[in-house]
Amino acid sequence: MTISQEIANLTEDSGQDLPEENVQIGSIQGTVVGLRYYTGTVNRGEMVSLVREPQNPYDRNAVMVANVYGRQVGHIKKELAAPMAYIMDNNLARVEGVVPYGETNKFSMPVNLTFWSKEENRDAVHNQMRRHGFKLGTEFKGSLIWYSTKTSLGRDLLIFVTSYQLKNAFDKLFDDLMEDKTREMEPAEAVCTALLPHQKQALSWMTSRENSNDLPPFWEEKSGLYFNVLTNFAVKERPEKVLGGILADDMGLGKTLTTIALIVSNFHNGKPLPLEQITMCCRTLTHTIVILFICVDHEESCEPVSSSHLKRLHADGVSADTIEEDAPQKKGWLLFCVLMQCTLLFESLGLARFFFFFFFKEVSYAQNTIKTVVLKNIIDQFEQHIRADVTLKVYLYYGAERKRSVKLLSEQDVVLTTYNVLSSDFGNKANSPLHKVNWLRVVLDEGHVVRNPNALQSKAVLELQSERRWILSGTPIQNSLKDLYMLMSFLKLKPFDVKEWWSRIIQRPVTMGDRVGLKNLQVLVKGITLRRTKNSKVAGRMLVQLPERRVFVQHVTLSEEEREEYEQVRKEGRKIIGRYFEEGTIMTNYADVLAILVRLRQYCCHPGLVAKYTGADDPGTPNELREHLINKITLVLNSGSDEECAICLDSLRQPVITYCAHVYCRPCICEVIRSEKQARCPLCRAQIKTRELVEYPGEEMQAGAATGENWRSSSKVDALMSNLLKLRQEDPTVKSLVVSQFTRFMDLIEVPLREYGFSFTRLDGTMAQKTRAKAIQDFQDSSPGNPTIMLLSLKAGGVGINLTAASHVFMMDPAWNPAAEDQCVDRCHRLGQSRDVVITKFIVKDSVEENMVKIQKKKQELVEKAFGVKKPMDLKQARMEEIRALMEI
DNA sequence: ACCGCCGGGTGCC
DNA sequence: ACCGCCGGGTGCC
Repeated sequence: MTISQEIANLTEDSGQDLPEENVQIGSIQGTVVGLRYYTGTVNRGEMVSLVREPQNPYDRNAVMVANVYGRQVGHIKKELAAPMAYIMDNNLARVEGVVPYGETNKFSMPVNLTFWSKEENRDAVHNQMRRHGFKLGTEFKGSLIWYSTKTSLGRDLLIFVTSYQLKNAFDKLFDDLMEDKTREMEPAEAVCTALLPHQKQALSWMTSRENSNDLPPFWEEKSGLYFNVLTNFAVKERPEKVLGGILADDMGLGKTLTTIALIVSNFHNGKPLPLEQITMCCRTLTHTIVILFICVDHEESCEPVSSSHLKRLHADGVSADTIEEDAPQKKGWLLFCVLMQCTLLFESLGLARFFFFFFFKEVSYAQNTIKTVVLKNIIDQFEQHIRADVTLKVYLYYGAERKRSVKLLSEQDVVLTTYNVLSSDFGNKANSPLHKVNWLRVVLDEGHVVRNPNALQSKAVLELQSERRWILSGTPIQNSLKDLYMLMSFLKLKPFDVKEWWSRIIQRPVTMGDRVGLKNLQVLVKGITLRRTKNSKVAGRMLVQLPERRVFVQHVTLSEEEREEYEQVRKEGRKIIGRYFEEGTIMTNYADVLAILVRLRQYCCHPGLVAKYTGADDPGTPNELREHLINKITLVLNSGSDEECAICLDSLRQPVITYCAHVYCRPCICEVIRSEKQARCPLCRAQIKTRELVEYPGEEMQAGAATGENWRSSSKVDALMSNLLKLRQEDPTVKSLVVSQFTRFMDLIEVPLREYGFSFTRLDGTMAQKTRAKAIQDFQDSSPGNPTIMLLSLKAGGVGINLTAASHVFMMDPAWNPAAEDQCVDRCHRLGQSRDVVITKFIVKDSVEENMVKIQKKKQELVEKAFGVKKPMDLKQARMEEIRALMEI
């Protein structure tokens, strides 16, 4: 059982609803009567659906016949309807109809009826029919081959092709169908980020899909009728436009950026969204133009956490009995975060035996916090990519205090919310403002998470009124072809938005290995999807082609003197922490623990980094204790250490300190407080209040690491210098980034750099915007005399910083968060980098640093375990993977 | 429906 | 004439 299957089993209906598990148990020709009373028409070879009509006043056995568009065609003749009604009502079989000929008849027409059911129902069905004088035969191969009357008698269509054949067939098709998706489009001026070529292509494609007046995919106009080339259906009415589609680019290709560009670039009539300039231009809105952006967990963690994950964690020694089943997702996350935090603390102290020593009785807080973090990320993206002098009205429809005003929502340019909020509003019938607005555009971020059509959130999504609809997803098919059905349903791509037709035309043929079915699926997906992977090629060139990235770990041995000092600090630290354990106050003394850790890490880098240790003074009054701890944690943060927020597990943003001396991102902890009646600290369960949160004052320049005459080197600095000197000797043009979390360490490194005549520059969080830009510019300039080394603080600057001039990165000290290190490397290993990038990580042997590396790995494993990133594949799964690979989705 | 069925008109050849 | 036959009216469930 894979995790995704477990989830699927939890949520999906079974048995009767899976037609692919049914077999054809017989068929018979019947008659559709009463044609002249209804408007529904059919074509030769077209499928019809049979619907029981128990309320019919003339015959409670009535079986109504409808065409693909749901228009009634007629009824099944009453004699036949009688046994059929019994079979249908008792779920003995599904009956499907195809009209083989006589499509122009005025009064009645034949219909080939095919009965599908489980083998065990075969006799019951046959007997029931026989009792009414009907004999089921096998003369029709059934609706599987509805699509061509010419071949409907042939048997050769039931060919089960091998996956190899499938792939070949697909590749061929793919070439034929490759439409031009390479046209580029410039975004509106309000977008300040330069789009990459493939993003401009996506923008162009999305824009054309929104503005096009063309018929929806697969429709053609033929002599006054609208003809669906995919299905052979024809209708008189022009089919409804499908404005939108699926943007299924791989992770990291910038789906969000492209969508933001689309939002501002394609408003009405292909014109950009009129944005408020600083100079105030009047915004005239002709109709509701709000865009709903629905987002869920971050891309990497798209698998919801199910109760099975909790069980896994349980196996690691954690009691999960307090976790209610109804919200396993949220609680799983939370549990996960807390565990992570504990792991880090204990393991880094070599106290692994205390691993999960304690656990919180109550983990029901902060249920929604993680969502906030994701939403916050998206808002950040808007801020990052939209020019600062234009105002986009973005409303975060989230949290208990969200304003449920249709008017307010209608006035926004963008409304962000989560699937949870949407469905909880939708559940409270008649009071869902999101469902009362006519949106211009609805975008489902990570749209594949909405995949079970029976789930409330799916229904809520489907009920949204919108002109244009988009699905963003790196993996639109998560688990089964059915996932796609939900997406078609959302896009209102007729007739696939109705389960029966989706099943009969696509789902069943494909699962049975029918190649025409597969072809149709391909055409269908291709027509509405833009999908590129990192390996996709544009005009023969890789979409994103990056040079190699190699990581080396260089172990550093401390000198005897350094080792002595280190051991002494470690012993002291263990003593103090050991006492906290005995007292059971480890979490209340969190700040102290952190401070000890930071000191150890600093010793690994350079003894001169370490601030004078004040010792674990006996606390006086509780207030004094708090003050003491707050000072301590401020010290930790001031050192530049990359601490994590225990709620979002990411690097701290706008850090605040609680009275109980725990540090969180302000938005994260505020959300916790908001969502709880009696807010408690996630780490120690002390009561917390918003007004008691203490702002972290921000990085201050620390007085004097000894950079003057007292300067001495350290083993790590020596290791760095020998690397740099060797590099310079080999190739003087090579540029390097020297990265540390401790800004004062950077001060210290400056000394030998100067001494050896290196030209260097520096970038850290304390620098003014202007100075930073200058530093980057100088460094990027390759002309002689410009710096070849940049001292970079791990968290300096936004994601956008471009340091491609560097091809070597020296990570001076490990971070808690591997992602932070990766992001840092990304600043030079990105588009524009021409050389291979070599990353050297210095790790001090037998030290807290080695433990941190272990933790990084463990954390990765835990993440994988919890989110099922690496899951074993069984056969069904493998089949799914195959299809997914074939479809390139 | 160029059918079937119903029910009124009609009634030797 | 309590039938047969004719031909008009009519027609899903």
